[in-house]
Amino acid sequence: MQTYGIRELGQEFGVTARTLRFYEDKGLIHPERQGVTRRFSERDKVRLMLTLRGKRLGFSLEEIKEIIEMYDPRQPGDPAQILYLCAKIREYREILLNKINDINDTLKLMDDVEQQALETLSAQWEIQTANG
Amino acid sequence: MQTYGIRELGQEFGVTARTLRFYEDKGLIHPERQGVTRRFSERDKVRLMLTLRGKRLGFSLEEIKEIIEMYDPRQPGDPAQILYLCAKIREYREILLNKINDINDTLKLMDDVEQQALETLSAQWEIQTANG
DNA sequence: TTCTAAATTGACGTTTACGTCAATAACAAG
DNA sequence: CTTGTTATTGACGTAAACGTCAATTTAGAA
Repeated sequence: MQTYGIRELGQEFGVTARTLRFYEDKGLIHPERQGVTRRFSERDKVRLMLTLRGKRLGFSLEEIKEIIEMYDPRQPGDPAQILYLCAKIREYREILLNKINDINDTLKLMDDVEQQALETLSAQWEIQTANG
Repeated sequence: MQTYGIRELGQEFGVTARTLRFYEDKGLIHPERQGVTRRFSERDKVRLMLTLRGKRLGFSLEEIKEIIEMYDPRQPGDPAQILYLCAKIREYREILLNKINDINDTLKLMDDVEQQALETLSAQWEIQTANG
């Protein structure tokens, strides 16, 4: 089974070894040990990817841990647990949909600003060419 | 012209007075002064709204300042400035579109997990009703 | 005018998310 | 066997984004 060294994995994702140790400490990844040395599996790779994605979306590491553990298919079949999971999913889904709305509003504003800027620019162009 | 006190504005947006002073310090809002006391205008209200939106999207206050100042219509008509503005807009637009992709991927994963969870749940339901 | 509620400026504290040493161990190559 | 690379833990440092407390002012209401 393919495993990765700490630098190796770090470089692939653009993070330092320190960061990976920190993430392990926070329970985001669970590398195995060869003696004292960490060995990162494919599973850690996925969890790291999910972690970085979560960061890009502005979630804290604690939130990210909660999210990642939702994906983890070692949940007890306990119906109460499953219902709790579904509630969590609904919760985060709403947050994510709100983020999409925020993004769309931001994009729209930027479009307007760009439009305005380009009009200003083309107006100045006309002045230039008329005077030139 | 309508203005707001620091607590007043804070309560409306769910932030403390300290936060508003901090945001002023960082140049995100520019309240006027009545003597030594801050008076927040409609413009500050908008900038605060944009700031909090930026935070929800995971931007730093510094990035948010840059974004807000793009919206600000007191840019010099200087063509070079305008082109720089447009470049910035393209830059942030790409970041925002990437965020949307990240969100959609996350949503899809959550949908899958929820689906799986509900199937597990309904399977257990059948066992229950069969044995009951 | 007196009292109270709200505002001000420091200044230090805190949490999150790592960075940056230092000292040490394991291991491979020359 | 020395040298160099990569790993480890531990501990302290840091930047961002505020919280919190103290000591004062100030603004309104009675």
